[in-house]
Amino acid sequence: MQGVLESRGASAGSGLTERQGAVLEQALRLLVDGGEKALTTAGVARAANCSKESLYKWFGDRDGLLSAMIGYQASKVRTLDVSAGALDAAGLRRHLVAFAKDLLDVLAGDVSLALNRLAIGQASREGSKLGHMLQERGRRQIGRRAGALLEAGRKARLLAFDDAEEAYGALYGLVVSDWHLRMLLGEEPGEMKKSFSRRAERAVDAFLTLYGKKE
Amino acid sequence: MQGVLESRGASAGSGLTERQGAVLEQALRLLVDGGEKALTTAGVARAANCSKESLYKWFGDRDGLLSAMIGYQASKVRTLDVSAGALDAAGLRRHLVAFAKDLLDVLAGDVSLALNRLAIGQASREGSKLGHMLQERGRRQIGRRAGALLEAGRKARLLAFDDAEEAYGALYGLVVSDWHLRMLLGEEPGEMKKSFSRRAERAVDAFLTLYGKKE
DNA sequence: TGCGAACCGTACCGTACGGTACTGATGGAG
DNA sequence: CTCCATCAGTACCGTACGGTACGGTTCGCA
Repeated sequence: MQGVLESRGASAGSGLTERQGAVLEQALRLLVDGGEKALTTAGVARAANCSKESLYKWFGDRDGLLSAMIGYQASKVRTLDVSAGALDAAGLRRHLVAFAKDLLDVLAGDVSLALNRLAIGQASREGSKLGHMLQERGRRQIGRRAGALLEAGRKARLLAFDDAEEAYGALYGLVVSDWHLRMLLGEEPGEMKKSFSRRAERAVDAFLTLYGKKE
Repeated sequence: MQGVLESRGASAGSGLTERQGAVLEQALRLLVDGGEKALTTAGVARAANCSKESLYKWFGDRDGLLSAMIGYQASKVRTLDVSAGALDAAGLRRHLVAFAKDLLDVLAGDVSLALNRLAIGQASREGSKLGHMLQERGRRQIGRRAGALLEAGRKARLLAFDDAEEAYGALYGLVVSDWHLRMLLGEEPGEMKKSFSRRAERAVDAFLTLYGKKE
């Protein structure tokens, strides 16, 4: 059905053709630049040089387009796994700091902020799966990387915790605090980004004070 | 101008009459129930039994209405100050736990979530002061209470920290972690609320491990 | 009793959006 | 060459919203 060569490339098995991916790229661009209000079907069609009819054929609905945008963006972000080699204390700290810095960078990204704003705006009315999708594809993903890292630290007798979820929650809170919310509310991230490194190190130090094994 | 008896009552000196406050109450109700999409001028007028013309006369604009809603809600929430009496370790912990629990309760409240969603949704386009207002009236307010509490703890030689802002950030992160974002994204707070007490105590214990003075 | 201000209810207007239908062009398959 | 599917571009429709204008009513005040 519908042609033999679909030339699906960057879609990561999402069932999307290259063309559709390019359209989603333009839609994300529009969303980042102008917010949800700028994300109209006519606008997407114009920006992507496609017809509205094709949009509805491919994504069925405006909500379908939004879901596809989240899925597409999530498929592009791949969480690199921690090298499972033997860890010493300095190596664990280095890995934790790298994780914290990556976390802050991801949360401060244009696309991440725009998609989170979109999902939060849609979260009021019932039946909107956007929030759930973002939660599942975003937090769970990065949570897995953190979980693996923490587990490796425990295996190496460098960390001590009973509930991995609680330890991860503490790490997340120490790293992020209320910065994510402030950026979502529109605070300019320009000045903040420069302090991410120092912030990540401080947070990891505090985390290790809480959960690091005292020799 | 406009009548001698304005009968301003619950407006806390915001220059609002009782009638206007009641209208804002209904507007908040609409926002909580149906999200921003349900917050139409006609809907507010119908719910509050007033005319659209009056709405525009009082608030000038739809954005003016939104700003007035935030200001009105902020004027209702008064942060009770900590009793400045002498603190012992147990008292400090009790105060911190109470603060943490209040913080979680406030963040999980219907109106708070709805207003945060509204401000975040408007944060994309430039010139929207809603995010700034919410930040100023919300976080700054509760941050002052926390700051006073931390300062009292330091005065009593129960806490040790150099940067009060950093200590407050750690406390906030340990208490809230990513729960606020999850609730903003639509996760049902029903199941979470029951664990707030335990969560607050755990977070305060961790905070005291980090910043409590070791005798 | 008459005046005037405020206000409710509603009708109205322009616009913009979601979604659909139609036309014409392209390009591959038989 | 012909047929057929896909798609771009555009016109179109119904609806809903922000904002304005108007008639009717209440109520304080002289």
